[in-house]
Amino acid sequence: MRLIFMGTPDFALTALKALAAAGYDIAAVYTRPPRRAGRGRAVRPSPVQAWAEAQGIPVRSPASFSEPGTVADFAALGADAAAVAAYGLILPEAVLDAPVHGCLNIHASLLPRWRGAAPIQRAIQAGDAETGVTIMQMDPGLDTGPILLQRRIPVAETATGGSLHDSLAALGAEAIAEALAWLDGADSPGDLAPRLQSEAGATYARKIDKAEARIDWSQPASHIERTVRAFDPVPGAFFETGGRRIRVLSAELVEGAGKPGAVLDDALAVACGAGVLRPTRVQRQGKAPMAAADLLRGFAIPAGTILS
RNA sequence: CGCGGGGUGGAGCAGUCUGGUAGCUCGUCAGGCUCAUAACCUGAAGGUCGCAGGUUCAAAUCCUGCCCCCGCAA
Repeated sequence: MRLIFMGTPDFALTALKALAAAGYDIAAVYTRPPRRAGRGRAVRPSPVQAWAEAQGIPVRSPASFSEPGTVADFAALGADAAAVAAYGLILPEAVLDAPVHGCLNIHASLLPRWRGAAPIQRAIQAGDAETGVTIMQMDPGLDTGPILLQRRIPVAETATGGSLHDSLAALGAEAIAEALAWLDGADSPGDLAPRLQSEAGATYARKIDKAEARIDWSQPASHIERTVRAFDPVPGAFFETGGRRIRVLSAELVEGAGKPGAVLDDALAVACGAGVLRPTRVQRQGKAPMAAADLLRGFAIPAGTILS
C-alpha cells in the first residue's frame, strides 16, 4: 500500500515511525517548513522532517496548499491513502480526495469531544476520566469527519500534558496502523465502517493561550491543579513573586482556607478561590526543576506573602 | 549573531560590583536531651568555587577563551 504521511511534531513522528516499521511504502512525507525556533533562533526542521530525511524518505514542506502546483504534485504521487497527524496546514478538498482512500487523520481525543488544537490539555483540564484517539476520514470541516475507529484510555489522576501526549501518540500510532490494515483489506478487525459524528457532545479544544499559563489564584484549587498538570511541560503554569517567575510543575490539594493568593505557611500552601494548593515541584526562571522544599531553602516565600 | 539567568561540600542558595582565612538554610555521621520524634542541644566529616589560560604579593571575586544547564521570545 502506497502512503503519504503528513505531520509535523513528535506526536506525528511516533505514528510515522510505526507506519514505516509496519512496512508501508511511504511515497512522501509532508511537514511544515523549517523555521527559526528555540534559543539562538536557529533554523530547524520539524521532528518529522529530521527523521524522514535520515531515513531517506522524500520530504515536502510547502508553506500552503494554495501554492501553485502543490495540489497537483500531491495527486501525482498516486497514493492509496494519506495518514495525517498534527500536520498544521489546512488541506483543501482536492487534496482530501486525491488518494484512493482519501486522507485519514489521527486526533487525540474521543471525537466529537475536543475537536480542535489542544485536545490533550483540555481533557486533563476538564478532569475527564477517560480520553483516547480517533481515526477519522477527513472532510473539509474541523475534525468533523466520519469515525473509523477509536481507542480509549483512562486519564490518571497524575497524568500530565506530557505523559498523556506520549500515551496517546503511541495509541494513535497503533490505531492508524490498524485502520490502514483494514483499508488494505487484510485481517479486517471487525466493524470499521465509517460512522458520522454526532453533533451532540461536540466540544471545542481551543488553542492554549500564553495568558492562560499564569495561575489565577481566584480559581478553585482543583482546577488550578489540573491546569498545572495539563500545562506540564508546555506551556507551563506559573506565578510570580519577588520579581521572579516560578513555574509550577506539580501541586497537591491541602486543607485550609484563606484569601486567594495568600501564602498560608512557610511550605508554600497557597489559598485559592476554593481550597488550598501547595506546589510540590517548581522551577525558578533560569534554574532547573526542583522540589518546592528545595527552592524554599534558598528562595524564601514566607507565610503572609500575597501572590497576585 | 533574538533577549536573559545560572554552574560555590550531598540539596537549595549567599558571597563576585568594592580581590585578602569560603558562609547560610538543610541533609549526613557521632554524642546528648526526651516516654518519644522529622523536635531541641553539642560536635564532626565533607568543597580542584564548571574547565583552561592571563593579571596580581594574593583570584570564587578582575580579564580572555571554552564547556554545560535553564527561563523568555519564536
